[in-house]
Amino acid sequence: MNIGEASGRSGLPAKTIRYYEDIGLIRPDRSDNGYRDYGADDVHKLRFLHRSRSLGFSVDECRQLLALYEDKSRASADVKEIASTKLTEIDRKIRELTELRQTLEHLVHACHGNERPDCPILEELSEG
Amino acid sequence: MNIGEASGRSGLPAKTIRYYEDIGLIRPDRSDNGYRDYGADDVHKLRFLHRSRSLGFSVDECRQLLALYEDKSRASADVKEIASTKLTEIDRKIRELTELRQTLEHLVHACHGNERPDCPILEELSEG
DNA sequence: TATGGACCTTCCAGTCACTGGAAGGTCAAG
DNA sequence: CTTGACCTTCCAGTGACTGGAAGGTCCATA
Repeated sequence: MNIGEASGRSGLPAKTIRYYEDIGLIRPDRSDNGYRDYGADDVHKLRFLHRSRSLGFSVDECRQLLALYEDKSRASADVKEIASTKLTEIDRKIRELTELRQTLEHLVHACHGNERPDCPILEELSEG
Repeated sequence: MNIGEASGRSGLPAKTIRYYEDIGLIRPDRSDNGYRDYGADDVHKLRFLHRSRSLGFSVDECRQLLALYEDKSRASADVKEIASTKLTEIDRKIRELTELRQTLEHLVHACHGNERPDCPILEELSEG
């Protein structure tokens, strides 16, 4: 199938699929006319990539996961380690965002939000 | 003062300070030898930028906040609106990350993490 | 006075993961 | 035979820096 259909079936934009080829994540066949020609297994990989990217894995982590996915003798522990590391990162991000949220909410509540120029948000930003 | 001291006092790397000048956020004087020359007010602005960036505002939002900060006749409502919008965005990010965390934690718990190749994480990634 | 090292300058390139757009080739329908 | 949808490659831009090369300046010490 052409890239348009592969895009439709995988949920990834055609541009992104070409980019994934550029960086060596997939290698589709070519038809006689030069068009990329995707098989069911390619679409499978693209869906795998789509899903793992949307779960917050970097492209490089996706590359590792894909390699493990294709390695029939992999140990599940290898996969679990990547996922666990990512989980820790996500936890840290959530913590950071939550702190940030509290600070910002405090500031927003402290500000009258009226026509007068005195603004605790700016004061805090300039001193904090 | 030279950029090194401005960096030390503001907490921003010298490289970043030069970059902020490139994109027009600050305009320090120049000494006779061509070195950038920062005054107390410059450092003040740099600290303002540092703080607002670390609170999750984009550089462009920082530009707006800085303009409001310097406009003595601003309305605090203008500032509050920017901050409130940012708060909403942060809430959305936290929600998304939390969902992602749940999915990933589920997967990590489902995986035995042993020497055998069967791995629920990969299965989910390939089908989900 | 020389020299070493810390500091400063500019400019170019790279990061990450795409995304947009131009210029042009291919294919199927009307 | 033309139209329009699709495909190709290549180049450039995004955001917010960061790294590094090549070279100028300043100050303390030998």
